[in-house]
Amino acid sequence: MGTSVAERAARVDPRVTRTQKLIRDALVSLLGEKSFESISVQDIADRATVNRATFYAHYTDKFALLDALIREDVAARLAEGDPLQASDTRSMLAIVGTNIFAFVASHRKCRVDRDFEPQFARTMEAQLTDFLLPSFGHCTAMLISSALVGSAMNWRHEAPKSSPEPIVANIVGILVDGVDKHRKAP
Amino acid sequence: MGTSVAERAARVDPRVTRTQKLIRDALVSLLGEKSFESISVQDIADRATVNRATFYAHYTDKFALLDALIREDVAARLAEGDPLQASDTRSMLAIVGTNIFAFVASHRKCRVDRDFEPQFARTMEAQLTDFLLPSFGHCTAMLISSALVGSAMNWRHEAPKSSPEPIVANIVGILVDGVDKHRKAP
DNA sequence: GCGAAACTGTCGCTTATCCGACGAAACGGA
DNA sequence: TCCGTTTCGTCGGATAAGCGACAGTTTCGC
Repeated sequence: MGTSVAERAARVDPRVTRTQKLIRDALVSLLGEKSFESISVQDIADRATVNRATFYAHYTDKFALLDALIREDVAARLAEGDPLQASDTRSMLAIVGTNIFAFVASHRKCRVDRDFEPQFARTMEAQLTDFLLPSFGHCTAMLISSALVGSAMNWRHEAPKSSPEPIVANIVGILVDGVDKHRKAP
Repeated sequence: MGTSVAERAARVDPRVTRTQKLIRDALVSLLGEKSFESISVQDIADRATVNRATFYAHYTDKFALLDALIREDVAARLAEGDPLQASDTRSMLAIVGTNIFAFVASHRKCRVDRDFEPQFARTMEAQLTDFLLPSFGHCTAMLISSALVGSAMNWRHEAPKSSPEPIVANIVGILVDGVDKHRKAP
């Protein structure tokens, strides 16, 4: 029996898979050397051994590429430790928070950059919100995402060498118990 | 001004370069896991993320691929240390011999194999002979190649963990001084 | 300011790769 | 031996990638 129409449509040309991987790896490689701002599409195409026109066949510009890159990487990282299977909310958020901080830490080498950092944070936050939607309402998921990503980005700038555990534990505590329990004594 | 006919002919399509590298890397990778004999063209194509038909567009069969692979690798290795610039024959052959033994050592992980070993030795010897042709007559170059490759392959099987230096020095001594000086006392 | 150089998107045409299929050959177990 | 399976080498048609060129924009040294 031959392949069905659905199967034929679902399967992607291996050339496409390979080219996209080459382009993504190229950007990752370049981000280890230069700031995102200073990287041109030509740079990426050269590093990927791919024609510049081919780049545009896959991504509208370098920002779209960065977006896809971060989105996939953070999604993969979020799945680690099976946080959605955690017994209670506190341990689930602890795992998620640890993953976010670990993800941020793994991009420490990326130059601070006018374009990079905002997109990095925004995309990470959006992905985290999506990830939390099965467990929380939309508003709650956004709040949690903002809190975690915000503190992670702050940690990246302020004290990236300090241990993330106490910060994560603190944030999770506030989120779970409510701000009232964490209010300063009068 | 546009590119000349010669330039146009000389420059190869980047896809060709990339595909050939993928295929070669795939074989190297597979040789670290299986014997050459047990590796099919399909295996190589899969590992290289390349279609099987594409493989045949570049190499007539897996033996031709292995041949090209060894030829290039050994040629690169032979150039190390600039042996052709050495002041005297003895030091030149010492460098060449060391390179050959190092090359053999770097392929220790390759499984012993009915097909692999003979081709490995033959191709290595042919390349070495070519390499020596500017410095020696054809017959002499072949003799040196046979001696070095033969002892290297023997070393590979007998005592691959022992140091190659004394063996190389010994072979070179015999080649340079002549067998007479190395004849056993009556 | 000004001109050179680099970058950006986009286009039509060429070419290498992908795919499915084919018969032939090699191999191995019943 | 015979038959099922795998591999081989090759083919024609479909498609993604390469190429050079183009006008428009930004960048940067003078």
